[in-house]
Amino acid sequence: MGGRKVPDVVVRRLPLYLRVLEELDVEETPIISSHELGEQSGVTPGQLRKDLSFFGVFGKQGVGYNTLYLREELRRILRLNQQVNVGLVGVGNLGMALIHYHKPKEDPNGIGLRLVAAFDIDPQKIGKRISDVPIYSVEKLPEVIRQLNISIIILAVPAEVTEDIFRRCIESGVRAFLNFAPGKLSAPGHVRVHATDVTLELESLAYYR
Amino acid sequence: MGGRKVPDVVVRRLPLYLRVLEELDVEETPIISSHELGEQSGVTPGQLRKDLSFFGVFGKQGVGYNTLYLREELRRILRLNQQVNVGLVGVGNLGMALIHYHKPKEDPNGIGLRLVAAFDIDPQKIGKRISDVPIYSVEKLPEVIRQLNISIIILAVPAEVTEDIFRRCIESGVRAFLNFAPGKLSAPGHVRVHATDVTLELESLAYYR
DNA sequence: TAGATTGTTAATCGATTAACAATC
DNA sequence: TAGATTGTTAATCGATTAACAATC
Repeated sequence: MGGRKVPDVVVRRLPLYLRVLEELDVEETPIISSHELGEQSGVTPGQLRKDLSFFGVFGKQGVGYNTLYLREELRRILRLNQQVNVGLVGVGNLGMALIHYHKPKEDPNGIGLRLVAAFDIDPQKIGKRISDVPIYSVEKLPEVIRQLNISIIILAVPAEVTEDIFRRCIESGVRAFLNFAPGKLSAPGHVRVHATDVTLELESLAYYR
Repeated sequence: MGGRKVPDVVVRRLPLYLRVLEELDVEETPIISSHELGEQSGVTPGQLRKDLSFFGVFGKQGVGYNTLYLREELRRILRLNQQVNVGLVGVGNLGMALIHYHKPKEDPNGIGLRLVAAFDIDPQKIGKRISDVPIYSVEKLPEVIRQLNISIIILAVPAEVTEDIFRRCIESGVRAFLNFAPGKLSAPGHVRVHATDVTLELESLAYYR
């Protein structure tokens, strides 16, 4: 377990399972079957079990999965059982939306994703705080990334400057990015980029409309 | 051609090819090979040719693809060779970002995606225009969808109301959606939903960081 | 014990890649 | 014609689904 490489499609489904488990009332549903958890996550029971099997054994035959236990195990697998510091570059409309969208985690232990810093070039914005998130100068990227131990960067800057900022973040040791600018970022092998490209989404939708 | 059903992965790559072709200078590159177009799109030459073969024959053996012709054919296949009217529900920060992001298409013929209407419940916003896009009351959704012939709706509203607005749009005949709210929308078979779920993206990134 | 449900293996399905005949 | 590159078929790869022995 943990040894073989896990397919990316599998990793991407784990947060889905975790979300369903987190929405569940543990008092009400202390145990859940692959049938029910699969149903609520939109996958087949078999696929759910197969996915989990990449990481170990979490259920009891004839019984099901302990809701609380599986939840914690998924957090551990996703490395969300610790504080994961996220930085946001670009405090335009999109950046603002992301800051407001981010609920500083209702979790009591302060565990999981945490937006700890935003970056912009606008002197009007630098030094301010929005929803408790401090805004730094983009110049301070390397410094702040290290000081605050930021491991994920969200890129919400204009397309023209994305590549440059991307490069600078990599140099500061960041290996995980969520990019909202159109176009592919060329990344070294150990760097992971998840992207959201609105134009591509809309254009493929046009086919189906 | 056109008969068999085309895999979704293929449809989703077409806008990528189209983008590369649109960025190309036709004077400079009147003809392009599958090798070069594939390279620039991030796919193998074989995959590019396979993808295109679902829709017909577009190249010349021993030569390559006519840049201008393939561009137009891809637009036709994606149904972007006509004005495609898009509506946006929710003019918060995200909605604003999307409005500003949308360049009303530098295309001379006014062809392709066009954001023609936004909707909100805030009386302060209703009746105004942002970047030329008029803001209507959400109450007017059915009416405006029909009048402006809107075929794609972007959902940028809070999670709690997304399902409801989604339903109302479907009732008004919309069959293609881009959803930014977290959570799965349950849609009838003929309705297509592409989704961007920031939390899921970040949580799966945590695994790779 | 009988019933239920997991974990896992084998079968199926679908997508990608390799290879090459067709042909410009 | 010789060289190049397409369109397409066959081989491979990977992911999903079906099925069932293990076992709670």
